[in-house]
Amino acid sequence: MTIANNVATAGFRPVGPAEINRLRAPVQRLLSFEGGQLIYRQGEQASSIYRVNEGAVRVYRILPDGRRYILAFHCPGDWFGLQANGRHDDFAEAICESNLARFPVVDPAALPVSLLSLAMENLATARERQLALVCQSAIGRVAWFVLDMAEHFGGSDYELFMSRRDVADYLGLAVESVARSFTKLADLHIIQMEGRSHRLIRILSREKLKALID
Amino acid sequence: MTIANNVATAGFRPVGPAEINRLRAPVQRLLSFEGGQLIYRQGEQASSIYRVNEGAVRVYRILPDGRRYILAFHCPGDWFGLQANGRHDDFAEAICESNLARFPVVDPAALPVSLLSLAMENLATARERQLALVCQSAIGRVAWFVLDMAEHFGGSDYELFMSRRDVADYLGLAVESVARSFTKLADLHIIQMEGRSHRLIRILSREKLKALID
DNA sequence: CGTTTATTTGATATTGTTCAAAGCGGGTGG
DNA sequence: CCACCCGCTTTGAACAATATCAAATAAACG
Repeated sequence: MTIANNVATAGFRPVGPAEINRLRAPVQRLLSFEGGQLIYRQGEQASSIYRVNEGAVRVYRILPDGRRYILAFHCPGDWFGLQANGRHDDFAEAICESNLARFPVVDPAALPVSLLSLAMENLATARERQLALVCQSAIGRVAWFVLDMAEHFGGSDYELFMSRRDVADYLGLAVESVARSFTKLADLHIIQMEGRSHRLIRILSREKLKALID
Repeated sequence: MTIANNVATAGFRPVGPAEINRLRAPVQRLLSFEGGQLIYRQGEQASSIYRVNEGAVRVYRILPDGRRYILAFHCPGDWFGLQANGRHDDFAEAICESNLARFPVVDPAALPVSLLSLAMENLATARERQLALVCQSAIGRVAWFVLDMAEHFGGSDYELFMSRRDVADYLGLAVESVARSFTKLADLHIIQMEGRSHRLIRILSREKLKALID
């Protein structure tokens, strides 16, 4: 049994019959956003967490010099918006038309997820990313990104919902370096690119991709 | 009230009088380590969390190509070792002679810290670091590091307990680049370096340091 | 006093950024 | 239906930054 499971079961108090109705009550609120629309902004009160039902979301910060840094992309099924200090320290924005469910966290026991396992998953992915970004060359980062997105979509054949600029701001590279790396991967017959803005990706060799991510 | 506090109070079940004794029982175990000694290794069962009482700890991974990447340094008061999946995916090692307290997590309610706030703190620091590392030049990273350590020690005048190589593996730079950046900071009269291996750091201008971190 | 280890410095090669401009598609309006 | 425009991506060339390799310096230790 994992630590997260322990807490999820042992940490929450037993539910009395009187509470059942409250727990069944619709605590979540369904929301729709257009592409580019802001979901929350830095400094706002953070009293809810969100689950992506449809679409995609980017979470980012704006650095003092104006550069944007993308902390995470979120696809259907993902949760985001959990904040330690009661205030968001980042922005969240719909990338394309998206449907979300918002859950207030005033009563964590009523949430359909364990906040602890959520925080720990986030931590684990943040660390994976650190490794990928800090220790890798440009082409290594892009290779990591292509594989990471493949895991997200569960296939070797998918459409990127974000622009090259988004990818660049996510990987800490210049747009041109991202484009060059994609082109190189294609030249090496490791991936194929097609369609609108070359956003249809087909992985030809997972092994070669992994080999690039020492 | 922050989200973390909500959960810490609302998430854990009320403590009956019968449980008081068990909660007071010495669940922690005191441990001593010499400098360089391994605390746990990747793949080991992760059934405890640790608090640093004295000394310092580095948590790291070994990449397939043999490089080492340091995920975090921990000083007295810090907690580490919390793992999502029940197995450590990293190594922990005492940097110098260190005393730790180990707490089994089988019963999270008996721990003196909330696992959730722990996980969320870790997440927040991991993100800060991502920003610092991905978006910064070499000297910016070192400036960030110098400030970060100052916060840890609560002063402008402290001794680094780790080698330049440790710093390099932490910041994702070559040792030489780290040394050059330190030298540059000293040449610019932003810091002073003294003593054994130039590990005594005195910050002369916090403002100039911050200015280097865009 | 030699030996070892950590840090620093120098010269060179590699890598990524920057600036500029060229393709490429998709829409739009005539 | 076609010409044009616009956003995004890609390519090229010059430049800047960092890694790498090699060696010098310095401090610590027996």
